Amino acid sequence: MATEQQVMAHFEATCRSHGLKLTHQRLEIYRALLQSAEHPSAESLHKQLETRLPTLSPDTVYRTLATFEQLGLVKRVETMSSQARFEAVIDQHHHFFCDQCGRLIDFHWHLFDTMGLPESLQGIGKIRDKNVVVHGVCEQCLTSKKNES
Amino acid sequence: MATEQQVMAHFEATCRSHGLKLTHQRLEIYRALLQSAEHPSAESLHKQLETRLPTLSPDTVYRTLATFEQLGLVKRVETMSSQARFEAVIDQHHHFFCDQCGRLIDFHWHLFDTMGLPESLQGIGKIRDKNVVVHGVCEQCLTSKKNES
DNA sequence: TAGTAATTAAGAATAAATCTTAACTAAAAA
DNA sequence: TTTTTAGTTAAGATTTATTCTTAATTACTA
Ligand SMILES: [Mn+2]
Ligand SMILES: [Mn+2]
Ligand SMILES: [Zn+2]
Ligand SMILES: [Zn+2]
Repeated sequence: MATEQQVMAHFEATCRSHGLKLTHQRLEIYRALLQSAEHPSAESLHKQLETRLPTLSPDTVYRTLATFEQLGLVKRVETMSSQARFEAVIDQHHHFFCDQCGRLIDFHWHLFDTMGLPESLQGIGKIRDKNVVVHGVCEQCLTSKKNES
Repeated sequence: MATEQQVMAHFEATCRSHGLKLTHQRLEIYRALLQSAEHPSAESLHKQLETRLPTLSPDTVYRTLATFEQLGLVKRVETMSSQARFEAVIDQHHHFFCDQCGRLIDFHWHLFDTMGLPESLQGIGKIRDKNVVVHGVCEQCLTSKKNES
């Protein structure tokens, strides 16, 4: 398990090796994403960082996330919500998506990760990775629903 | 395996039981989605149907798809593309997504479907369904790349 | 067939994301 | 350190996907 210092060092190395400058904005955006478990949208990241970087523009957040995505530092999580949501790439994991509140929760599934793919995928193309998305209603939504009665 | 007539009968019954009128537009949109394997966007569905229904508005396509989604007749496929993509709900299956051209290809995986979920999901909430998304480059994109050299 | 409530088309409005441009800044060069 | 310069930024305009508003039309009911 990598320490935050190691992850930040890898981040810096990746930026430098691609000729990207280590701007304050890039560092803060990446750090915020690293420390968040919420898979934030560009907008919510911007809102969060606004206090520390009062001049930060939404455009910079969008652009920076797209750059990080290309470098493989950040992943865009696929949801059917209109806003894209992001996470720092750390390890192989999967997502539980709450259809009620939109909360995204990570989970691990080693058995799945090490399992082979089905025959039905033969000849379909070159496979990069496989992920599970579980849909449902999260514990918090279930609890708050109960309390309404 | 249901015939198209049976599927259309179920569609009509579902609409009626929810007090929805069987408009020409609804029938055509549903039929087009049933017959397509491409997981079309609202826009491409509209383009396709425009010849048969020259006055069909994009809004009607969007609205109708949203209605069908609520009835469980149609599913929104989660991709990270900006446009939402849809499919008629027929059977349990999974998706291969080509990161190059955006093509979505269905595949079946019975072993996965019948497999239990990992412990790591315990207490996370109420689970509705689980799906696999495989990313990669489709056969056609691989072939056309080869031919470029 | 007439009545009526639901549905539609058209175009305006909104929301998310991207583009343009001029000013700025970090890192390399001197 | 200072200069240079390529890369980055903010601000606001623009684009793209989707949703809303409203008046007209349509499908079902009796
Ligand atoms: Mn995650
Ligand atoms: Mn499908
Ligand atoms: Zn929830
Ligand atoms: Zn492809």
